[in-house]
Amino acid sequence: MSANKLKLYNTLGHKMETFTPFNAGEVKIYTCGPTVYSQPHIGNFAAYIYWDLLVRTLKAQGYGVKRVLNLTDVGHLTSDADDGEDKLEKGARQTGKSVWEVAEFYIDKFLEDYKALNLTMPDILARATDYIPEDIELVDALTAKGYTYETRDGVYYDTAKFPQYADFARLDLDNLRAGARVEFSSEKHNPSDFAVWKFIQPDEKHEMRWDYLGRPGYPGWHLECSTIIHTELGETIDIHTGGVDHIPVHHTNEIAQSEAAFEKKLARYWLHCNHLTSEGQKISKSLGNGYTLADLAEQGYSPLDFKMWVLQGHYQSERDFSLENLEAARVRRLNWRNRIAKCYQNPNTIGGNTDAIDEIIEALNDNLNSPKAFAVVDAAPNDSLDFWQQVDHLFGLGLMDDAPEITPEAKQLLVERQAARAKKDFATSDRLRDELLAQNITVIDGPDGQIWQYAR
RNA sequence: GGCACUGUGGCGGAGUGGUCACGCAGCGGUCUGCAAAACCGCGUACACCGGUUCAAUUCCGGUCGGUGCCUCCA
Repeated sequence: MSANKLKLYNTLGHKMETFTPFNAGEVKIYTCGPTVYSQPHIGNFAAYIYWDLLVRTLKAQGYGVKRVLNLTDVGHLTSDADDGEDKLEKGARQTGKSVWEVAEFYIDKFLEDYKALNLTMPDILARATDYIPEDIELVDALTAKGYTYETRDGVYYDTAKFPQYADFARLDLDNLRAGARVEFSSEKHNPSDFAVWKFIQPDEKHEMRWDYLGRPGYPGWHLECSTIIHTELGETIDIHTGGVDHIPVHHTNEIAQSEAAFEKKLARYWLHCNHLTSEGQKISKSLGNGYTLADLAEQGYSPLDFKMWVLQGHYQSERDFSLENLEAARVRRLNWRNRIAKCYQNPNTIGGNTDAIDEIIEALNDNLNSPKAFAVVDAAPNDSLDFWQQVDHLFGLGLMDDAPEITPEAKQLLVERQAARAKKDFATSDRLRDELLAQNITVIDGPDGQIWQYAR
């Protein structure tokens, strides 16, 4: 295997680096997961598709992977101001369910889509609410080291006490202060300070609550990731992934919390994927303009068609989603499946086509260049089932999901059609062709007789 | 205002200092009883203006445009 050849763009340092795991044999990965208060849209899943590719690429080189994905089932505020409504609480109010039920419902929804996309399951799915005692320990540790201060509404992290705070995102803290949107109401010492623990005010409705410092409250917005990483993966993980939006605030704060408390580097490689726009517009939960996988299904596209579209682009580039582009991806994937269908019909296609596989892995090793890898697949000579099995293993596109071949009934129809054509009984052969089409099979007549292909 | 990213043929989308991406769509042809298929062939893309160079889409500078983040979001 081609170990130590993988190159990744590391946000930490803003440059391409050759990847080496801290402990050979086990790559520790943490992925920031969804807040489970609404139906996730295609933009959310694009990220998990890219990180799935990362995991598959690592495994293809023989690395063991230990991966944690968190599920944020503690509501975050809708805004930074004191009057923001908790998102989970809002979801509960709108549906008449408890916040716990809302979280449960959307976790199921998320996992359903996650599986439909053929995404590798993480080793640990960590629910934020399962780590409250550890959250409290972390806040205590920060307080003991003098990193926090208390205000009327919570315990805050004093970012001025962590001199490297601005480094990761190359923040310009002075201009952050001078910017247009710094209407911070609170008793915060610095605009960039953030809550590690929030107090619930007596008149405040908040179902999820835990006692700390003698009052009801709940963990701050960034705490869970630091806590879960430390609990499940230990100090200094190999790869931390997330969307670009996380760089300036969430990941910056995670680093500040973890590195201050544990005095160890949090993660060695930070990977960030870019965002999707949808038909020219930013997708945002607030704007509610994202397609869901169910929306795409209504238009006749499978989740894997969407995955195909995502992997046709590079994780770091901005992509604009449209149904027109999705159609191109759908057809490309159909063509791949039909190359497999041909393999089923030609017993001579055996062997692994190892040169092409090596080239594909080489492309993936180049910072997960899946578009380039796809071009190799398109151009690969000597199709074989072995080859396609390996391709499918690398991308998880469900290429081999169709029935291994076709049903005996369909085969029988093909035989009958062959016979009808031999007798020049074209009325019968055309009728049989229509019957096969109803079973998603297109029949094509060539010089060597007929072959079948998937119609869709 | 600050930070980061970005501008490639009809639509997407890689890549490179000097012959090829690739996919979808389109056009022509072959084959065919017919056919949505298959096969063969076809496009003188690299925002603009300078500079470096024998040579720039690729390097440097500037101009113009687009996007994201700075407020929960992948």
